[in-house]
Amino acid sequence: MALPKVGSIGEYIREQRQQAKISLRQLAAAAGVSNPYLSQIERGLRKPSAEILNQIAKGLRISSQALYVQAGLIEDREPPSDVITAIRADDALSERQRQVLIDIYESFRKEKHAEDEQTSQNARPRHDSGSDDEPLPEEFLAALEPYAASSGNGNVTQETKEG
Amino acid sequence: MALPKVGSIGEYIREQRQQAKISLRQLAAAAGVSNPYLSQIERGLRKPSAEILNQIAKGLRISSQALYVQAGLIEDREPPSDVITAIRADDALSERQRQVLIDIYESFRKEKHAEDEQTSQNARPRHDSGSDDEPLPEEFLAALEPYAASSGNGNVTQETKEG
DNA sequence: CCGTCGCGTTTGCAATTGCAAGCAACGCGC
DNA sequence: GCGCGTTGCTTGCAATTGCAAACGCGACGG
Repeated sequence: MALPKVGSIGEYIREQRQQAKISLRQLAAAAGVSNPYLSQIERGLRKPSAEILNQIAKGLRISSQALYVQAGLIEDREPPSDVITAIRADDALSERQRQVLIDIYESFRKEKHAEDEQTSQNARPRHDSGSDDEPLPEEFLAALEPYAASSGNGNVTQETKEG
Repeated sequence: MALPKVGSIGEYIREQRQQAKISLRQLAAAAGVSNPYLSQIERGLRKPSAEILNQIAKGLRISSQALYVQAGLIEDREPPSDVITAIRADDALSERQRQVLIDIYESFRKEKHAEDEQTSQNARPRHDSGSDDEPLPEEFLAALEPYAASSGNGNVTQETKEG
């Protein structure tokens, strides 16, 4: 029992922290926890309590729910997908862009729903790319072309090395 | 520190348990925790960890989120004002899909920013339903319905769904 | 009346969380 | 080379979680 299976949560936190480009101590301070403890949490040596988890989420400026999901603590099918709401509320987007994003999002959901019924939860936060602000690959833009005009169904999956 | 304000969470659990007409021990067994501990939790003498909280939620057959909200661990009105945050929080997407969506979103923002750099109206409309007339097809509106309603209401809807 | 069952509660105790203090390693200026 | 600040990690230690065992209470049956 000394080794909790909360590895993924720690990895996720570290990932988010590094993505935010803040040091361990900075996040620890922002979250109101001690630096060593955060270190241990990130490496899966400690199983943070709900309170700590919440603080970290706040410090990371990410959704608490995302963290709980990662921790496997919220698993119910209650879809927290306010993605659409967020998209609609974002006035940094044009109408067209909004529709496209929503359309893509919908298609993704269908895709995933249809595709995977077995891989319920793949803990693979292996950030192979995106750690930094990498410029958007053109493949994505290319994939967007069909969407920019019509809101059909269509597949945006860029060719990746997925099996 | 010694006296957490978790009174509400305990009360809430007890409420739900009694509403479900099950004994403390039954819920304890269903949740996989000990009876005395559950007793202490219900009376606010103990501050259950996220795991325990989750187990109890499962045992009660209620939403884990409702419990976290009661525990003050999730802000009920967690504003998904950020599209990226919402995407990250969406469990219905795969990691890859998330990354793609985020990238697309980023590209959109850059696009728009480049296009009308001067007409940058940085307003923060609270997404007031009504004024915003979006010519979205009904299919989108239909898809939006369940989400459009979920907007900051500090009320914990205790779903009285029969088991 | 007495034993038994279930209810929620209280009492010690092992295991764990979470932290203050201190450590080695890296980079920077002199 | 030597200080200085930063990064992350390791080490003891107090406080807390979470539990097994045991308690008082009320109800049912012999």
